[in-house]
Amino acid sequence: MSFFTNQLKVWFSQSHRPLPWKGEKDAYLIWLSEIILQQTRVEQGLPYFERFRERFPTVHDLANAPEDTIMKTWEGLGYYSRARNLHAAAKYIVHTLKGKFPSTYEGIRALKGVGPYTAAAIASFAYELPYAVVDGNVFRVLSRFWGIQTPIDSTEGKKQFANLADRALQASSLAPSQHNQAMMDFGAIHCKPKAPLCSHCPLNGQCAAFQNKKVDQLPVKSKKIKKKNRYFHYLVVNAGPQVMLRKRTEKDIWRNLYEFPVLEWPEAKASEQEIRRSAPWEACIGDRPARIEQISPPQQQTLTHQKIQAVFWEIHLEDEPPSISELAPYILADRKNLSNFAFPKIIDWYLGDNSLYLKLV
DNA sequence: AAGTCGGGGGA
DNA sequence: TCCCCAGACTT
Repeated sequence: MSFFTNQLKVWFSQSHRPLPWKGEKDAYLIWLSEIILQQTRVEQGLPYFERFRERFPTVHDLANAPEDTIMKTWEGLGYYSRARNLHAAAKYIVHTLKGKFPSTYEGIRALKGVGPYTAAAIASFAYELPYAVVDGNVFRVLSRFWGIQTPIDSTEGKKQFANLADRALQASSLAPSQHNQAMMDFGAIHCKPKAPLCSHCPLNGQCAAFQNKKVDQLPVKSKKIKKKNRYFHYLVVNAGPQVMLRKRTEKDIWRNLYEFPVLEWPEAKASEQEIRRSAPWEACIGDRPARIEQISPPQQQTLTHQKIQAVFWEIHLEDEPPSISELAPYILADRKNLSNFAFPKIIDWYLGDNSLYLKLV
């Protein structure tokens, strides 16, 4: 264990990557960065971190903001439950904890959206508490160096790697924050998933995977994911300067984001008749005279567990639109205000590609 | 224990 | 295409 920690320390002293939250001691900002970086590459999350820090400098700013504003700031980053949980936790900190960020592992772990990894990261970075982080990088480094083939996504594996990570932290002469940073930086920069830099690795002398030529086989993951196909037919209902929208409130993808009235259909192909007879058409248009035109081709978006194909139908009402009250849960939004709504990527693609922001009827 | 939740980047 | 990314929550 001491060979591992000592070599890691040497490597870290000359190779760590500079990031804006390194050395940060404001627990709020550390928490913010860790939530943003869950399952997200540093390069992808960085601009979001800067944006959030600017718009919400303190936990009070975040707690007091409308959720739609937070969702809009999060737009495009994915895994939107992180944003919802971030808001809920901010309100909890302000209203229940009187604005004081929790300073124990258990207290931090109790925040919505904070699991074992994030709690350990905040506890060590903000308070130098001795909790070892175990993220994707750490799984990889540990499984390779010790040649552990237990699947990292199994209950047994999580326990085993957590124990190993704790022992490494105990053995390290670095402070908890520095040791944790070193483990993750080493995994990200040197012990990479593909094409790791084994030939000049300071750990290769005792790395089980390297000695046995099994670097490319570790770590082991057991679960496989199946993707479902889904077909969305979006009704882009234009009523003068306004367009119809809805908020996705159901328990499904993109919860609390906005989209056009949608018909989910068994296939990407649908006739104009089928669109005109659909439930969203009935709710948004009814018997009113309307022109309809399909935008081609269908747009694709791949999520973790499903592949979405979206067809956009542009619809123009000849007369007055339905009143707001009979339209609920749909809403009418001015086109010039569309930039205030948070949309899934596929809707954003349509808005950008078709310049709906700029179209003036 | 298994399923669900985004989006982007690299090979 | 497939895999992975400073994972967590729900069922």
